[in-house]
Amino acid sequence: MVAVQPSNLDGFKLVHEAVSLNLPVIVMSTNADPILAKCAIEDGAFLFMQNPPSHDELKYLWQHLLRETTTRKNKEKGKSRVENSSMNKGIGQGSGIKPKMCTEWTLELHEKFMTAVKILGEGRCFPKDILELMNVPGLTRMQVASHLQKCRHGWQPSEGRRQKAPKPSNPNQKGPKKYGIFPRLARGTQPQIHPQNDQNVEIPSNINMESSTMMPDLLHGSQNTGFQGIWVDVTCPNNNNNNNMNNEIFSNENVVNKENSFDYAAAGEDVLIPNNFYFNEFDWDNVFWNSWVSNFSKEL
DNA sequence: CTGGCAATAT
DNA sequence: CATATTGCCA
Repeated sequence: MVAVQPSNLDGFKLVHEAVSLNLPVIVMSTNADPILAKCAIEDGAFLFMQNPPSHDELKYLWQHLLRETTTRKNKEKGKSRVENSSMNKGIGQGSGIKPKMCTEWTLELHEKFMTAVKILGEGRCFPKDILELMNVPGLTRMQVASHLQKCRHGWQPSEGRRQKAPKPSNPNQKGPKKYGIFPRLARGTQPQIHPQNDQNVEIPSNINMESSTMMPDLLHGSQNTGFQGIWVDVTCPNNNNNNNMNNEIFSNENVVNKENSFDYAAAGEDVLIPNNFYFNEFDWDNVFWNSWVSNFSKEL
């Protein structure tokens, strides 16, 4: 139930929110303005009523809600799965049919997901952070977590990743977990440097600070990822075609392999080097850094 | 409050 | 079937 002030239409923001969450919304206002009522209904509200409602109105309201819920459920059942193009907006009209709140993990969406996961790195790709990096309006943490869980089933454990915990000999004891723990690092760990390639980590001094025209989407899309790192635009003079430079950016997990590496460290592409990443076996001599390098942070 | 996972629900 | 939710634990 949302009380809307005619003088201040902020209440409608809440209405939108609630409607998009597939909630039956009742809009109330002190004056029974028909125009306001029309707006409310058109916005997907279930009912508009004057505030305060009478005792009887309140008393029987549940009947309408029950009816509404049941009809909705029936409609959903009868309908073949509503396909959500990319996100479900939940804009039911009229009778209040809303598509089922079910995200379709399109290739596109999954790509975003994977990009975020790769950036965060194995072992520190928390649903909340993934969600922020993905920057998909309407997507929830739970959905990301669910998808993450699903994906992890398919992710082959690298060598030594999962320990096979033996079942507790005594069922009454807690014992170790049945399953291994997905590698995770504590939040806020300091940027780490590749132990073997310390000297290689320095950013070359011949950096052209001109601004790039190819700001990555991740930077475009979200201004408050809280992500700290360096964006660079990399070109490799010895490499005209767009294949990678035989160099990989790795996370600082001790498990370092191709699967965990970034594959878009290609010529001319923007690359994010988070502070907690390091280069491994990067051939700096053959890399020419141009465009810009910019530290950025939450405030940017 | 958040995350991981299995089990279960939708 | 693909996702979402729940329950339990950390």
